Amino acid sequence: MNFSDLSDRQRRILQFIYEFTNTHHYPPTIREIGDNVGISSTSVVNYNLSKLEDSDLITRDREVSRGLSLNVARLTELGWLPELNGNRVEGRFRIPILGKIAAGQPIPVIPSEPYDPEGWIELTEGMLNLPADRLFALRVQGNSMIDASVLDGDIVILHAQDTANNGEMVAAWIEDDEDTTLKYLRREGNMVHLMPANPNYQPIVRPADKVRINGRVVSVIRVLKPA
Amino acid sequence: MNFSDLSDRQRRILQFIYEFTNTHHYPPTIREIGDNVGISSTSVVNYNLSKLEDSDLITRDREVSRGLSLNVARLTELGWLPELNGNRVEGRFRIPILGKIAAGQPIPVIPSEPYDPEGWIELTEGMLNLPADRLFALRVQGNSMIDASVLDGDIVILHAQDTANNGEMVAAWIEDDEDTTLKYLRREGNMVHLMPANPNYQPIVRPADKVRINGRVVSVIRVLKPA
DNA sequence: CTTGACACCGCACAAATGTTCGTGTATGAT
DNA sequence: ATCATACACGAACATTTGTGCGGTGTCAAG
Repeated sequence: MNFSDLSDRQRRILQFIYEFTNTHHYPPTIREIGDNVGISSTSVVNYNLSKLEDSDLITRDREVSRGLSLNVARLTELGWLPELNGNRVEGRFRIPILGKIAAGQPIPVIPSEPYDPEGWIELTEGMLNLPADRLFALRVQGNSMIDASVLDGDIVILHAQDTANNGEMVAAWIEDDEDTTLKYLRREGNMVHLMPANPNYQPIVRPADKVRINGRVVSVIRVLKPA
Repeated sequence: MNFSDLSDRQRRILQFIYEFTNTHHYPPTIREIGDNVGISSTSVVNYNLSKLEDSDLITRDREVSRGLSLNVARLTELGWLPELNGNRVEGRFRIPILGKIAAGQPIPVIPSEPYDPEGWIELTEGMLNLPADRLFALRVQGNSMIDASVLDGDIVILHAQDTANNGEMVAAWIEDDEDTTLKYLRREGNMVHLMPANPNYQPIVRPADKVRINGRVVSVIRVLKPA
């Protein structure tokens, strides 16, 4: 069984159930599915739902209104859920770790390996109150970010944006240095001051047009393994 | 508004919606609620649901079968969800933030306010592969841990234990200094070396019997608010 | 005592919703 | 050509399910 075995309609149905459930916190009816997937007949929706149930992708409770749910475990196992939307599952969501951030390296925009098993970090909605669809993560390599109190191996969660307010921590590409770094942003006139989190280090001051913001740092996560 | 304002029935209804939804992946009907909470009349269930909606504890979609959902954010905020089910919800668990860690302060063992609205952090099982029952969290106050690359406001997740291996980061009480600190542990003979994460700072060296380990640091989490 | 708010009960009704059946259209195998 | 199978359509049907209304009992305020 593979997703390619599913008809286009069945994929759309899965997609819709997922989105609807996330929005309403209860599953859709057969008619709601039909209306949104473009199926006029309830029996056709029913037919396709039965197929999906046969493939064990959804669970149905008979004679119960809205009595269906996605089989999240199965879907995840088949690597499909991430395609759906922001990678959200029941109060959790997964953020792709797009690459590494290290001295002298730009941030890659496109993930080289979109479904790298190690390429995700899963957070709860409550931790960051932000929509997941513009979040991405980077793994810090080396100790070049230690002035931002970010260590080798840390994971930095960023919100993709190309501007930021004073006082926010950003990932910025510094043209002259050919370097991406994490710093607090401060604009003064036409200059940009990039301030380290740790006051024992020196700020970087550059003309605004020599600094490109990649995203705002919304979280730093360090997981320590037992020795 | 407080939970004590709710009637016993309303509390049971909340509880039932929660359990039912977790089990079935869709919300219960008015009649299912009535049957399980011991209310014979659908209108009485409806009446109480409206009350709960007024208190903003649930959301209802009118004329929609099973059109209700718990307002998890609100419930969490009021500290109620933990009572429901051992702090564990569908791959997530909550860790109590027992107190603050700052220069000169010991770590409090017992939370003063068990359901402090700000007193929890919710993680996913995947993030730390550890049982939740011996984990606790501390909020860092001040910049006294900056040598461990831990900043003011960071949350430190600890595994409660009174010994640790070389190379592990621990929270330790240093008797002479009357201070709790975060450092990497290294034993050499009868001496304990507490090494900062940032090599620009100095290690602390003490006799082993003057250092008490509170727990092993398993994670550091920093959440940055937009400016 | 009366009144009104509150919580509750049953029941009937209408709307929402799943199920079933008859039918049609391709496509591929026999 | 014939048959089987997968997929689709629409309409009628039966259940599920939310809503509304009349009514009951309690209790405190007027």
